[in-house]
Amino acid sequence: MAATEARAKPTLADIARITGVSAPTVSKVVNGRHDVAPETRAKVLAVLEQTGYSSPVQRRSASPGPDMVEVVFDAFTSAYNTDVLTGILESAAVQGVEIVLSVTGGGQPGAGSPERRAQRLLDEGRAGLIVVTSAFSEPQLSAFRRRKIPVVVIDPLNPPPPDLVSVGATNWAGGKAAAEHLLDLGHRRIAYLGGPEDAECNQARLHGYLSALMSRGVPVEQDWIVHGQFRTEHGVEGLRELLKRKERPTAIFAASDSIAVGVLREARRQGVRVPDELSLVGFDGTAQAEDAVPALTSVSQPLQEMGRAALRAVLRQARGEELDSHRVELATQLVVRESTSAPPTP
Amino acid sequence: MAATEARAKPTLADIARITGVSAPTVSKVVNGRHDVAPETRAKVLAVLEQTGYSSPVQRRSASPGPDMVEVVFDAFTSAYNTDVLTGILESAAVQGVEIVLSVTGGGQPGAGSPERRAQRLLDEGRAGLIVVTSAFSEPQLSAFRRRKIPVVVIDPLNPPPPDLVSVGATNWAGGKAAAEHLLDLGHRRIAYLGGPEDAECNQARLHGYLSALMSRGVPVEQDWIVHGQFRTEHGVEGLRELLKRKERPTAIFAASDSIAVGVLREARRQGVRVPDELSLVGFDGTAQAEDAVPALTSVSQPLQEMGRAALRAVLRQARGEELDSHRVELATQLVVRESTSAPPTP
DNA sequence: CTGAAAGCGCTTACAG
DNA sequence: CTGAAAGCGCTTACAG
Repeated sequence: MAATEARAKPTLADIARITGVSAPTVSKVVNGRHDVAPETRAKVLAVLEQTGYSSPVQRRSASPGPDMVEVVFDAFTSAYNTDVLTGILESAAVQGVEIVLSVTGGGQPGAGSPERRAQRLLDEGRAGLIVVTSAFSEPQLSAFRRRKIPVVVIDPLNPPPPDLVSVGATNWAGGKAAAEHLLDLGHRRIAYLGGPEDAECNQARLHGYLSALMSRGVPVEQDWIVHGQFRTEHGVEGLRELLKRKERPTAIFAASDSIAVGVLREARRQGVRVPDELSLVGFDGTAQAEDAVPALTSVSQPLQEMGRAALRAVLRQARGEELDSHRVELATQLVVRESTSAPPTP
Repeated sequence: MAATEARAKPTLADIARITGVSAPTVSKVVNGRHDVAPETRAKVLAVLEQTGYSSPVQRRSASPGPDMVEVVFDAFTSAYNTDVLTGILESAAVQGVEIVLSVTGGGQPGAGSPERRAQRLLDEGRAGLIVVTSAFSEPQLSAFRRRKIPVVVIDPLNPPPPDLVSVGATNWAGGKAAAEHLLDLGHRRIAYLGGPEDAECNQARLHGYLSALMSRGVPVEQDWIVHGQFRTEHGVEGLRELLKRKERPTAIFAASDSIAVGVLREARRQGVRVPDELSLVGFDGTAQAEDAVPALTSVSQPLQEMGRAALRAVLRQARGEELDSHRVELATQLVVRESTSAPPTP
């Protein structure tokens, strides 16, 4: 009982008493001076660790205000990012958490080496980090891990280590649903206009599509699988590519709405009628899908909910609570609009 | 000479000596206790001010890291906001400034009274504030002013006090250009589907439109001027309204692309062909205008540049530099696409 | 209201 | 390397 009585934050003098050394010695250890015997240092450090002592300097940099979570985007301008961020902001307002935004532009977040960047986040009192559709390096992640800065990724662009906490949607099921919808309409020549080849979410969508084709006994044509970026330009160029194939597909499954919008744009330019001559399914279910002409059939992801889930997972970790799972996967849903119909009868 | 010799930061004891009171008394003033005579308090405050003393608490909250600027949106999800924010983030990355995001949802930023909200920003070391298409109250602004927190507004939704620093576009000229384009095509029955009636930018666009009509001797029809929010739904409802008028307009100038997209959506539903039966001009020049079908003729604003300019203006003020002007106005440009043509010949 | 005194948490300078 | 002593910047409790 007596041992757990005094729960006030420990002072330097407390540490000295517990360790059995003088206050000045503890002070030296805390401030990283070198004139301390290794064993003494070790003993003091152990007690420091165990009591959770923090020095005035540490207390100063430990954010006095509300929690701050940093959200890192690869590039910012997209309907997808806007939706995810909206969810994060909504949840942040409720939780009294502040959101700091940064954009990597394809590089690493922040300046300097991974260690320095991570230290910067720690110094500035970030409670954690949400990384959205970005690539990141293993050294970067381990720098965060070493400092116990919680990180949650949403649809990373490179394969994440298995122990990393991530939030996503049922991409495999979504890809399968998209392809099955096209198969149900009678299509047999279905192209896949994908995202970055390495990206987990792209792989899952691709394999959902492959699975649907295979289970219906429809042969897979490697020529009709094209990877690229989640961008409108990739849709434009992708359609151009596909129209050059000796056998043209009658339907395209695009791995994002932005890609699909590019396909629509190029189809209009080339006079290819959607859906009469070409059916098209997108992925994401952003406002882009609804506003497109013809309105896009698309696999809708709960992007705002994904943002909220990511923030929850970061805060849970920051508070030292257990996570139910290292991977949160929210349901996708196929929304049929005007861009899909039966294939033309030749 | 001797007077300016010791430039070390003043201690509480220094303040006490200079003011001629005891250290405890200064301590009380610094910590906002009430048991101090008003005159004593005033004397101490004067010296505090003049020496630039900062208490441990202040020193703790005076951000040790990079500058942070808070960006406040009314509501977040829109192509307009995405573009403005992209500009701000770009500039922030270059300047080494961090961006904290908050959304008011139509209310005031932060929690509590204006004074408490402003104090929160100060405590958390914000270098300044950018307020984007939000409404704000005079008490709120004066709370910022009193604490010398620089504020820059972009297209506020209520009339801003004249001394507030603001960034915008040449809305009047843009409105005039839009109306003149329609007049040049031969339209005489031109409706204005506006934004919030009070908003400065809406007023300027409206009066640019009015000016163009008047200078061509085209009578202004009050029935054809409808205000509302900068939202797609307003475009949908606005077109429904306008189609009920005994005399229908042959052209609509929508005060934002989002409104114009709503008009397009409703026109398609009602079978009104754009531009054959109805010409349409939008405002903003976001990706929405380009992706619409038909592609929208729109008055383009340099939204990213506006974001960059706003951040520059905040940082200038934060550094105590002089601003060239309290109002930065960037050029708009009419971009003609597919949604405008000559009126139908009856 | 004011301030002398005591005290807190920490650091520094230095004798051993 | 260690720690007793002095000291710094500040706050608290309380006598007047």
